[in-house]
Amino acid sequence: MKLDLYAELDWRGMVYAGTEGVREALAGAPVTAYIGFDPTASSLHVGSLLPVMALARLQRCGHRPIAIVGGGTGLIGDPSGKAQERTLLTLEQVEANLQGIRAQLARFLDFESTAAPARIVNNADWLVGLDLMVFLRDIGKHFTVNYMLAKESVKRRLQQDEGISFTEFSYLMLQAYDFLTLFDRYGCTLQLGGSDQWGNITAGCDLIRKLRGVRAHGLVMPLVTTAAGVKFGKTEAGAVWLDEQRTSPFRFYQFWLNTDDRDVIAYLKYFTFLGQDEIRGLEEARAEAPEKREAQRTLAREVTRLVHGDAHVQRAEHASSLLFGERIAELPADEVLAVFEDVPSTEVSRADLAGDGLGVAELLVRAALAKSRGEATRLIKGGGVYVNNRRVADERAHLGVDQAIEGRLFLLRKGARHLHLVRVAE
RNA sequence: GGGGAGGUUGCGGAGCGGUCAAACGCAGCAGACUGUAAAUCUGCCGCCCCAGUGGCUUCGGAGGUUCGAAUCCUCCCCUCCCCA
Repeated sequence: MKLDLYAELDWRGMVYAGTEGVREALAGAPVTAYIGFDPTASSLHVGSLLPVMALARLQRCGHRPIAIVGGGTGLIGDPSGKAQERTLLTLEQVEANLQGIRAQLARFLDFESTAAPARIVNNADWLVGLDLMVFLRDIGKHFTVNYMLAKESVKRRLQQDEGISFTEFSYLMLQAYDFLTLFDRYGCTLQLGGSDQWGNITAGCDLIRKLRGVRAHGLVMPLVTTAAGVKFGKTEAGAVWLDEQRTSPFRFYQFWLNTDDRDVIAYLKYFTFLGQDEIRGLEEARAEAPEKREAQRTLAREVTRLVHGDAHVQRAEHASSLLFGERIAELPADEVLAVFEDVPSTEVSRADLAGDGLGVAELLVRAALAKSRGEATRLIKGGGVYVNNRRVADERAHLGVDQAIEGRLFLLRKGARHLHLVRVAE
């Protein structure tokens, strides 16, 4: 049986606004819908996870999802939500990034399904060869400058000193043209996006109505917020990526585990496929025993599984359970290595550890846990450094081979959750 | 082409001849309290070391004036706004 997509998105809090009649449109025959993804990096980050999940849910409800990677528009830059003019990408960069994103989307979308296969398209296919005269005549004619100036994204930029370039100003028309093209090629009648995309999306709906006489729809999702007021998906190390080369599965898992109590239920709805009953159960668990953080654990497990798979979940959970115990020094080195496989590591030579040994401060710098020796020293003085889970009391402490786990390994930790493995090379 | 504003340590933003490694806010890091949460409080937040009323390199770039320059002068580079 087919699930009602609108209802599904609605109870999950994923509907911020929609054009009139979207709900009815989704209740009828399967529709083809699309979302655009930013090609500025070769990996998606958790900030893109909400739209990704929207496409996945869409497909599960029997509709046809299209992910459009903005190879063409990526050359331009969307002014929405951006205070400053963006740097432009080259065609080659965009192409490389596109390949990475394509692979990640494949974890969420079924491209093989015969009933409702997902699709990935690159709008560079139709935008790059676009003839300016033809575009201005056929498309530009349907936009008044007044209409474009009235768009929020443009208005904001006009009020600022730097202004907005004609290039970015044109973005709206291009995105509308994308929608029109997808309508023509695949019968796509719905566009989803973040709430900042509203103006661009409705422009596309208007264009399709004018040129094809068909009513297309738009549905936008809320901005993911954090209760603490920090930008979602950012940590001290920068963005949290889906690519395990950029953000290890262990850190990825930890990112979700550290979710604020006030956000965790909303995130479970956004980012997992758990149903209403399960989530309600977790909500009660959180209310009764917040210190157990069962909701956070579930969230971390589910999202990590979706992105990295079961094996990584188990490793991350095991590593997390060992994170704070002093027993770690008693474990076999091989086990520690296996558990913390994802953690960044550095090698030191036996010679470094000979004699007086290697200074902990020096090691912190080599492991990039501190930027300078001065900073490392301050950290140790402040009690923020641990070797094999024991706090280092003396900022001049040195390590010798005899203190390494089985003579092969140190686990260096800064604060609660910055881990680094130090391997002793033969 | 003309006129104006401006480039300061991640960001914002003070400073306008010594007391400036440079106020303040934000962000960040660590500690305490906790539940790997929040809030709060404390410390740190250019680099080096033998850690000190220590050394070194910074305020778009290059020169210069001066005992002394982020602060004054000259030239150059860059950004933004307005007019043409």
